[in-house]
Order: sequence, then C-alpha cells, then structure tokens
Amino acid sequence: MQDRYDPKSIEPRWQAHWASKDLFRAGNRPGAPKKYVLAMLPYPSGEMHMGHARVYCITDVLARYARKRGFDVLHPFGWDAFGLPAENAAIKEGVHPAERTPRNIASFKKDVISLGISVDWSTELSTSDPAYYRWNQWFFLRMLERGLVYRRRAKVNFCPSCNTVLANEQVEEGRCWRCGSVVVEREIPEWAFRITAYADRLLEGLNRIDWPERVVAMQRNWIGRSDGLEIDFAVKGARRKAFRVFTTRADTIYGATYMAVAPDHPLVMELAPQSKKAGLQAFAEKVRRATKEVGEGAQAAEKEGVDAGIRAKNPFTGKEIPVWVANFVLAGYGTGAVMSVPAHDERDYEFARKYDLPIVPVIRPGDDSEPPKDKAYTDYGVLMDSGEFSGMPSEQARLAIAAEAQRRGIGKPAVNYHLRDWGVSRQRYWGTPIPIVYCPKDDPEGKGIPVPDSDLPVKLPDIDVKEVLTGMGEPPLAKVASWVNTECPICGGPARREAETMDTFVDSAWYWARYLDPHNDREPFSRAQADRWLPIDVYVGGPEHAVLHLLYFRFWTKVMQELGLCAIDEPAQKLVTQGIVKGRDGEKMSKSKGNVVSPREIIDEFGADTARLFILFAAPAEKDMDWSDEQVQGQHRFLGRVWRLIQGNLQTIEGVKAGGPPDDLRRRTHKTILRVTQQLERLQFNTAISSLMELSNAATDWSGAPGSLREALEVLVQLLAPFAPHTAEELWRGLGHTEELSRLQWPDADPALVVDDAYQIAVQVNGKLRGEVQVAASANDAEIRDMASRDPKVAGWLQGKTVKKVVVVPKRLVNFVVA
RNA sequence: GGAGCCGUGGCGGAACUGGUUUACGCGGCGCGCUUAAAACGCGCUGAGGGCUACCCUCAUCUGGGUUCGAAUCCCAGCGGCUCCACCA
Repeated sequence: MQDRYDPKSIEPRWQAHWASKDLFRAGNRPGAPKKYVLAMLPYPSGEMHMGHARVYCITDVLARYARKRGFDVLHPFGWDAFGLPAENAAIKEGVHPAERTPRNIASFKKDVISLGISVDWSTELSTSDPAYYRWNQWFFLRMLERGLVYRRRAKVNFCPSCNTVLANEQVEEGRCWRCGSVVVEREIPEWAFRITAYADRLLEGLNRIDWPERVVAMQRNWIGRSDGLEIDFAVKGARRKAFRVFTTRADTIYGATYMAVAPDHPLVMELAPQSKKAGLQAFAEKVRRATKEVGEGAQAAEKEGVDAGIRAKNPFTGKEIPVWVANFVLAGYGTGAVMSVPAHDERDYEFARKYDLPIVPVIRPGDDSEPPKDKAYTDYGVLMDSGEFSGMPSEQARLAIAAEAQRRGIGKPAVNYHLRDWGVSRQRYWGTPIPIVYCPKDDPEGKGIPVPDSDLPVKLPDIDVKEVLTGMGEPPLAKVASWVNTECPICGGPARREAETMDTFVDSAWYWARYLDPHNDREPFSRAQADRWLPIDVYVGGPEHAVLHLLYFRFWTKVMQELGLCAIDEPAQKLVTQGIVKGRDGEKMSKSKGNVVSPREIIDEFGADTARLFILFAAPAEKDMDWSDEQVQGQHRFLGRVWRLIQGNLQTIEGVKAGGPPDDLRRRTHKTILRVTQQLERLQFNTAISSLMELSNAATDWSGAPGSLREALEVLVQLLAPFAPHTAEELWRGLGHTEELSRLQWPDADPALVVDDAYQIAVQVNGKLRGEVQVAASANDAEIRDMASRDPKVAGWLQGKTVKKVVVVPKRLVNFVVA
C-alpha cells in the first residue's frame, strides 16, 4: 500500500478492473429481487457538467448500495442524441449532426467513466440510431390506429423573415431567436398526441407514486381540471343562435350583466351588425399582434374590449345583456366565451369599471358581514336577488342552477382542462421522421397515409449539410427530393413523404423501457423484460422537466400498457429531483457568467472520489448547492485522513482478527452501520458521509484493543464503498483482502452492539435543562426519577418546590414540573 | 394573481415520530512539526454575563397560540426561491 493517497494512480486502474470483470451487468442475479435505478437521459454535449455529475453520483451510490444488499440492479445509460443544438451547430459550422454527435458521446462517456459511475454499458443506446427511432415510428402508427395521434390545424409561431416555423422555445419575447423579427401566428397543419384524453388518469396516477410534492403540484396545476357548467346565452334577434359559455361559478349567474367573447370567436362576425364589422376586425388584428409581441411570461396586457353590437339574453334573469369582444378571453380555453359577473370576479370587475357596465351583486358573505364596495367579492357565500335560489349557499346553488339549466335543455355539466394536446411536428432535420406519406390519388384531402410497418424504419437521408440545413425555407427534409418523393403504399404511384420530424420529447418518453431490451428488432422491448424490471424504482433528474418530460413519459406509459407492452401504467415509483449546482459566486452556473466549474477539473486535481464526496456532502440531494473550493479540499482531506489512518495502523492490526469483546469503538462501529444504512435508505447522503467521518474520528482516537480497531477500519472502508468506490477498493486491498470490495455484501450491525447498557439522559425542571445523569438501560421510571432528583444541581432547583408532575421519556430525558 | 418550497452560528448544513439546538464539514484563532512555508497533527470557536476547574441568562426570521416540553404542530406577519400565469 502506498504511503501517500494518490487518486490519479488508483482510479483509472479500478475503472478498468471493474469493466474487465463486467461487475455492473444487470440480470446476472436471476433469482434476486430487482432494483431499477435511473438517471435522466442526457443530451450529449461535449462535456459533462456539474448538474449531470450530481445526478450520476446519486444514482451510482444507490446502485452500488443496492448491489451490496443483494439486488439485481439495472443502472443503464444512453444518449438523447436528436435535437436542436446539434442541428443549429450544423447550420452555423456545416458539420453534419451525425458526425458531431458520436464525437460528443465519446467524450461525455469518458467523463462518466472517469467519475467511477457503475453503469451497465451493455444497455447503451442512442436515440438518433435508426434501431431506436424506428420504434418511435412504430408507436406513432399504433397510436394513429387508436386515434391517439391526429392531424390538426393549430396556431404556430412563424418568422416571416426566415420564412420558417419556430418552436415555442425559439421565440424570445415574441421575436425570432435568430433574426429578431417579430414572430407572427400562423395556422398550419400539424400532428398531435391526444394526451388530453388521459387527463383524469394522469391526475389519478399522481396519488399512487412517491414523487416530490412540488412536482405533483405542478402536474396537477398543469393538467388544471376545473368542473363547471356549459350553458347557452341565446342571441337576440337570431333564432337558434346562442353563445355557449363555460363557468365554474354557476351560483353567480344572476349577476351576469354582460358577456365577453374571444376576438376570433366564429359567431362574432356572423352576428355583428354590418356597421361594427370593420372595427371588430381591426380589434381582432390588434389583439393578435399584441399577444405575440408581448410574448410568453410577460405581464397581462391592459384589458380592452369592443361592444360587438350583439345582444344576448341572460337565461336566468331573462334580461338583455351586451356582448363584448375582449382581449382577455382565450379562444383556446373553454368555449371561447364567458358570462361576466363583475360583482364577483376581479377581472370582470376591472373591465366593467373601465367600460361602465352594470355591476349587480348576487352573493353576500355567509357570516352576514358587508361585502366590499370597491372590489369584487369572489368568495363563496349566500345567494341574494337570485330568484328561487336566493338564500342558498354557493356550493349548493352551483349544482342546483346547473341542474335547472340541464332540465331546461340549455346547459350541461362540463369539465375543462388546462392541459392541451401535445403537438409533435417539428420543421427540423435532426429528429425522427414521421412515418406518413401523402398521395394525391388515395388521399386527396391530405390526411396522411401510414407507412406500413414492414417499411420501417423510415431513415433520415444522408444530406449535403450546406444545402439542406440552411435554417430557412421549408422543413429541411422537403428539400431532399430523392427522399421526399416516394411511392404510395396503396397505389404505388408518386407520393410525398411527411417532411417534418417528431418532437424529441418522444424519444425520451420511453427510452427507459428500451434499456431493458436495447437490441430487440422485433418489438420495442419484450414483455418478459418489462415484467422483470418495471417500474423504475428510483428516477433522478432535474425538476425543470416537471411538466414536460415527466408528464409525457407518464402518458406514454399508459399507452404502452394499453398496447399490452407492460403491466404498469406509472413509469417511476420514486422520483428524486436534484437541486442545481451554483457557481463559486453563488449564481447558477452559466457560460455567459463565466462561473462554470467542470467535474473534469476536479477529477484532474483531486480525483473522482473527492468530487463524489463533495457533491453528495455539500447539501441534501433535493436542495440547491453552492460550489465551494474549500469544501472540495475538505473532502480530499477526509480521504487523505482515512488513508493515513489505515496506513498508519497496518502494523497494529497485522494478523489481528476483527472484533473481540464489546467496547466503545465496537459499539460505535455497529451503530454507524445501522445509521449509514438508514441514511442510504432515506437518500440522506450528506449525513451518511458525516457518520463516516465520525467513525473515522473515533478510530483515530482509539487506543484500546486492536481487534476493535481492525473492525472499525474494515467497516469504515465497506461503508465508504458506495460513495468513494476507488479509494475504498484500494484500502480494502491494503487491509489484506483479495476479493473486490464491489462484490462484497453490505455489513450487518450486530444487534447486541447497537444497544447501550447505560444512557446519558437530560434532566429538566419546568422544561429547562438543569443537569444530566447516567442511568442504566435497565432502570425503570421510578429509578430514573429518583437518580435525577438526587443530582446535586437538579436538587438545588427542586429545593422548596412542590413537584406536580414528572415526565420520563425513555433513554432521553426526565422533566420535573414544579410550582 | 395562483400553486409549491424555504428561513437554525461567520458559511454549507445536523437535529429520528414534539424531548439535551448547532452533529459533520468549511472558515477563524492558538499551539506543535519545520531554518521557513506548504502539507499534516492537536486544542478552542453561538451571543452576553458572572463569584471563570464552575455556573447563569438569552438565542432556530418576527409576534401570538397549543404543550410538562416547540427549530419541529397551529394562527398572523416579514423575507427569500421555484413554477404557472388574463384558465372564466
């Protein structure tokens, strides 16, 4: 064993050793219970960054620990290889994505290995591989058969200067990210997944999984179910014409004094008087431009509207009310029309004040207090001036009014969701081709003809990058004549391929299932493998995917279950969302701020084990952590201390058997086993490492039996193994063992050594700490009370007082309540 | 505006289910080793005070409450972070 702790000489050697023995292969313990530990699929940029390192440290500790607990562990890896960055780089630099991506993967993979992550590389997959994405196409066709994917006309972002459609992410404050032109809305056809059909199942499933509360809350909000009533407001002077509105507050309907409808509501132009039409058109145009120019995330615009000149009838009061066109009514939500109740809705109130529309209160607070005069009263209460419903509480009135509407045939209960269908068409090259063909003869309406399964995969054509990836014009694939022109699968005549590709979130929706069976060329994965390994036991990744990937992959799983591919309908039992790693300045790491620290630097300077310990020790897994060079050195010092501790005691423990009669160190050792085990089960890595430090400190101070010391050192190394595997392997060898530590079972705590025969317990008088006494574990309450009261310090506080009550908490404290 | 999370030393953070607040690490101070420095080792380190080998008072954002006992539970407020945002 070397004198000095030198990770550079240790780490690559053990990495090579593990690989040569294939120690991390899943499936080599067929009878054992399984554990599927997964880190979110990375996009292969050229270098691993700290956020990645953090995820892999977490999954690796879990994977290494689970193997030691006898589980058959699946800890796979792969690459989210399709996507915008590679294509944009290609547009800029002319390098084909298919050329750059493998280079990036190789470099990233090197980093993962040098961090000592125990991956089963036989699972490795890349989503840009036709052997993978053919199954995206296969899923697309199955979903098409079931009506789960459909073609629709939807509003998309369009840059008039680049003449191309942009993804939402490519619109920055309403402008094109590349040329800065104002983005306009355009309606073009696209393919969409019917995720909304699963809204309720997606909500329900959230109750069955162990996910962070905030992610669950975000998904609930995102799905955004609201229960209400759809009801018709008849139009005056136009028989059988009515505006249908959606409301969650049917109880306020007697206070509906006007209606507000979306500017592009189809009935507006149909029903508006001729004199108003030009003005309405102009207003609609203005709103359309404003919504785009303001962009996402900006403050809501000033509420504006125009009287459409249409009059409707409130179906409950029978009164005539005006119909306004308003910029705050969304065409895409509910029915695109609302009944406005200014007395009980803040938005309606603001609008009514601005345009001097009547405000009629119909709800009063249930506690008989006065409703506010200068703003809307939005809480539930008791109805007033509401005909037969007056006096009813809101909760009850909502239902009664809905029932009445239904009885009269003018309304029905309805549910609305915030969730929209998932538009998947992308005008991009570097993605999965959509397996659809358009034939003018067999498909004159352009609905799309599915490519037969036998023709899958529809492979991406090889291209001349400079010619095709210009970032302008039609979708890149449309320019590849030899590819886009094809035969109709029905008539064999000339046809065109769908030139758009799939959203890359399709790739990540099911990759975790492909890991089970990555080379299967007959099906996405076998049912037997699915039954063996699913669901994912622990899934680790960033919370930024809370309502993107983490929603899509739940949806996909439900579809896979319906297709009979797997038994489960929730992909991940437990989710861990790790916090971000901030730079030295406490700001989020970013290239533009120049505060990025690369794991590479740390590995080069201090070794992978130091990097791992630092990342896991600095903060609990779910919390953000600050980068600290001093703390990194602290972990390096700790490993150095352990090294010297063992190195310096080799002679003392030479030939000595671990164990011996119980003593303080042995008890400490076995309690540490118990503690670290619990902490690992609860994913408390930071405190687990503290416990190791405590054991190391105790062993350093030890001057008793060498057998106890040997045991302490061996256990310390065994417990260190999941966290700092290279150092632990080397030390294990140093202690005279020949088998790999990675194969060794987790140590068991001796139950006899984790219980103390005496405890130090706190003595309180009226809840204040006044002393401490040592009591035998066997002592009963009366004995404890007795000893405590005889303690001289405590006795002083009890002097002359009457003890009214004594609380004894076993092993912890005794509290005298005196007066 | 809505939803969620959080507030403990100089700093990162411990504290199991309400039971001795500040484990562990960092930083700081002192000492040792050294010609010297680095590295390493040892000791001290919440604040204030006293009769200073000992003891007291006060401290978990602020203010209330429940309790024998609150960092932990409840109410109100202040501050910070994240996500969604005209959702009818």
